[in-house]
Amino acid sequence: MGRGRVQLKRIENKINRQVTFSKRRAGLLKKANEISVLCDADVALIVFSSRGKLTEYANNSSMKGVIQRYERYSSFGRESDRTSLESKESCCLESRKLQAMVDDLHINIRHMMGEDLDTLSTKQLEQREQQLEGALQRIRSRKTQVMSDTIAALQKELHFKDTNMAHERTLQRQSSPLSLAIPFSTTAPQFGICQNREVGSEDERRGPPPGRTNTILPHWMLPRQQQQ
Amino acid sequence: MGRGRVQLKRIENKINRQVTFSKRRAGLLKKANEISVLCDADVALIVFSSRGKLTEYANNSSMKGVIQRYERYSSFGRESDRTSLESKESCCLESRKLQAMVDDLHINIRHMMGEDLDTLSTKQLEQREQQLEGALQRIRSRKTQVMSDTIAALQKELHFKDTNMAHERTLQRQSSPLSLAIPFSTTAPQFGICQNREVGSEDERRGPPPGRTNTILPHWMLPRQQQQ
DNA sequence: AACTATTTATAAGA
DNA sequence: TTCTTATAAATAGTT
Repeated sequence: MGRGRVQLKRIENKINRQVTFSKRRAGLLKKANEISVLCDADVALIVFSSRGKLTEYANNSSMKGVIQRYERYSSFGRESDRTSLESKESCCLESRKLQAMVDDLHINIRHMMGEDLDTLSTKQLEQREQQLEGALQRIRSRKTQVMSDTIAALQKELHFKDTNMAHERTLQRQSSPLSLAIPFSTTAPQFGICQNREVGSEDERRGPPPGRTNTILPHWMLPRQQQQ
Repeated sequence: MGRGRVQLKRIENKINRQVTFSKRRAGLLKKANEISVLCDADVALIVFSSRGKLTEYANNSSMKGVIQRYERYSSFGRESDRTSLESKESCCLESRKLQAMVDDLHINIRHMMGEDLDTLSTKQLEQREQQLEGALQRIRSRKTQVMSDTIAALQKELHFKDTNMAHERTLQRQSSPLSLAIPFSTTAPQFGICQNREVGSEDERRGPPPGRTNTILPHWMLPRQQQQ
């Protein structure tokens, strides 16, 4: 990006190299910051110049935090013990990674719940605030949607029943002894438990609410304790 | 670089965010490599996607090496103990449990973020709403607290400095040749978060703190699923 | 995953 | 260094 193509090899001219380094370092930092903001990524960047000067970048989480997270995830020890990585061992590593993940998730959830806020900076608090505002907005919007659907479904069912009863009455009046009313099995959509289920047969769109996606956090999600 | 300018803020559309992340990550890695080759720099880059997937880059010296060098330079106390190795037998079972746990946490966080709401009932939505309202309240309260504290601390420091300077002036006026200014150690509470820091002594003070930081989203909104 | 219209980054020059 | 400018690269939006 500049006047002339650049070959991917060390710049021999020392001055040039230094200048290019400064410029590119600035660009690199900018881009690191951009990806972290735009894509919600956690980024840490360490640059030592050829003269040994250190520049670092880390978004929200401090450099220390990212490095620790990195160390837990990458399950170092690859160099130290290359003693027959059996299935058991890799499971162990897997476990550690997962445990790290679970820990991070716990922390995240607690922060999102507005708890354990002691360690957060003003900026981080602000970010959480905005995050929650967005979430709240989406949830309210969805709630309105679901309730509207429910209302529509109820009205439809009501109307159906009316028609049906009228029909029944007509049949009875016409001396037909066996009343073959259409059996109405559909229970009215239960407000609060199940969402809109269409009465008619045609468009059944969603399955029943999964019992697994529980309403509020399961007991084990909140506290530090693990269930065995 | 693309059709239309891009604002430095979290990309709300998750598909877009994911795509942009992939593209930019590639770009960032490329640039990290380029600067290390062209300018003979030592670079380490750690990127966690919002889903928690780790990508790393380190030139010749391994990541471990760069991190160690970094730690020597910045000298932050390292107490990372890699102890507590569990017994290997139960690890596989443990892994599966943990994976389930992680999955549940993912779902919960996504719900809490106001995403993937399709399967939730009105009641569940209502509960989430209340949950978020509470969280928001606590976070706002804490934010106010932190900001108040910061203000108080700053005022205190300012006052101290004033006193100190006044004292100095008095001493000087009194012809006392040695001015024993009180060394000031009180650091004001850090408002922002870790940003670029330069440790070396030479040139280059460039690298303005990126104006915005990222909106920390729970890192891993989706279980499974990786993009290449 | 490819394709472009554009925006950015930056190599050179001043 | 810093600014300017011509050009190479990166990439946002689209297909």
